Amino acid sequence: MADDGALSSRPGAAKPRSRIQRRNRKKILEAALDVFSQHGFRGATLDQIAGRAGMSKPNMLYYFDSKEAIHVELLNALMSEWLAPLEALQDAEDPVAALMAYVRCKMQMSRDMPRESRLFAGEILQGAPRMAPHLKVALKPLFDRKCALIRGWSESGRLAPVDAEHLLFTIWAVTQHYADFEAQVDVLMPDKDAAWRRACAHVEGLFLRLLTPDREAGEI
Amino acid sequence: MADDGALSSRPGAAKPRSRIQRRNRKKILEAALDVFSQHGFRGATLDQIAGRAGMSKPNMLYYFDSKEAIHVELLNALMSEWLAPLEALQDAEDPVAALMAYVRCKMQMSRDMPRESRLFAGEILQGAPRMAPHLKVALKPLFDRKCALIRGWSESGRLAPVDAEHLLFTIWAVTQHYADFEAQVDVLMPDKDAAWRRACAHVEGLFLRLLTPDREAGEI
DNA sequence: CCGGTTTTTTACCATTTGGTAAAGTCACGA
DNA sequence: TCGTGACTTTACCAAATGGTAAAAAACCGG
Repeated sequence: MADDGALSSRPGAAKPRSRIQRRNRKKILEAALDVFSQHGFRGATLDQIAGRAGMSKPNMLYYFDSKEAIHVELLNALMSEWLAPLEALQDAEDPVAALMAYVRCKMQMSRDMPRESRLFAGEILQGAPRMAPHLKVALKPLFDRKCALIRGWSESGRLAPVDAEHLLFTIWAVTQHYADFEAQVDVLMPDKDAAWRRACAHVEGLFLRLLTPDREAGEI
Repeated sequence: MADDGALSSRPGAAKPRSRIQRRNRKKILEAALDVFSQHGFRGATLDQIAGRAGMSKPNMLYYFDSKEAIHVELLNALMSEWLAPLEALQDAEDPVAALMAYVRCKMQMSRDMPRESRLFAGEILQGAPRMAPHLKVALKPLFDRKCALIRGWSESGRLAPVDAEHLLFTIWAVTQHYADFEAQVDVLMPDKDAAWRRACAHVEGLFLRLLTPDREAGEI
């Protein structure tokens, strides 16, 4: 029902076909990511997006039914990409190393995909009006599964005792902060490169300290 | 120049006078906080705000010159309140306790003033277009002062060695996450009360572990 | 090179939205 | 009680914005 953007003729056709379709849809989504992530849904205008995509507004609406359709498509496409690292978290010899890899990955994403992070943050900030269902069906089960995994690690003693759910919240909060609050970080630490290096070191130390189980006296 | 909202007649008059002025301005700001925090600056409409404030749009514009004036007033009023706990951070016998008190205060604010947190977050998310100057002149000096204080604590050994700047970022990120991403937290942990209790415990443990200096072998 | 299909442009439109003008209405001190 | 200034309402408006209709242009297999 809400799968293909425009040209909603036959319900069987899943993905756009022609080369030019794919190219233009991609250009539009790229431009929309820029604009939506900076101004939010209502703050963005179709003219802005179309302009940045290098085409006219009606032409853009030939590829997507509406402003909302573009937004939804962006959000959905983003979700899988965004959750992939969490999906990849699985049982391992060294849970601390596994979680640290996840943290590092999230830090890298915060640096490489700040627009995606901000788009997501903006949507959640406003109460996730266009994403609450998606969160419930896509994120929640994954979240529960990974929390169970982490809980198991903690109980087996290979991971420090930690609240699994809130550990994930903390990882998200700390890592995405550098994308979402970039404007603030830039004001407070004007030397971006140095700030970033120190951020990585700090986050590394923070979670290492939090996750590494205490050695009982006499161990080693 | 940009001090009194409307009625900008004499430049000497600092604050509104009549009782009805104060009452109506407060009603407007309260309504605007609701609407701006939920929809962002551009997403909010004057009619929405006026409606929630129980008055007509033109009447509201009798008290504030423009939509932006309301937003700016809100943000400025918010800033001092928001930074007060950081301002209060000062040298103490036990730096860990001082910082833990700050963390607890921020957690409480996240619960009691989520709209303020989201208003602020939305502004920063969009690149702080209406607040960058304010950040530079009000937040930056305070931030630098408190970082120096924390650095001193670390160097004296009464606080674990920690990157002062990024410690503050981490505190902000973790605590405000519960206000700014409330919609997400609610989906993932539907039992709000239990989630909040565990959040407090988790944050407490997290920062206690991060801030408490290691005891050298043989100490105590 | 032709005919149909896809893509793009031009010209619009209805609604929303921030904001104003000016005519009331109210409150309160003389 | 009456006048004056503070407050409110009614009636607007120009610009912006999401979206549409239909003609024109570009594309492409045969």
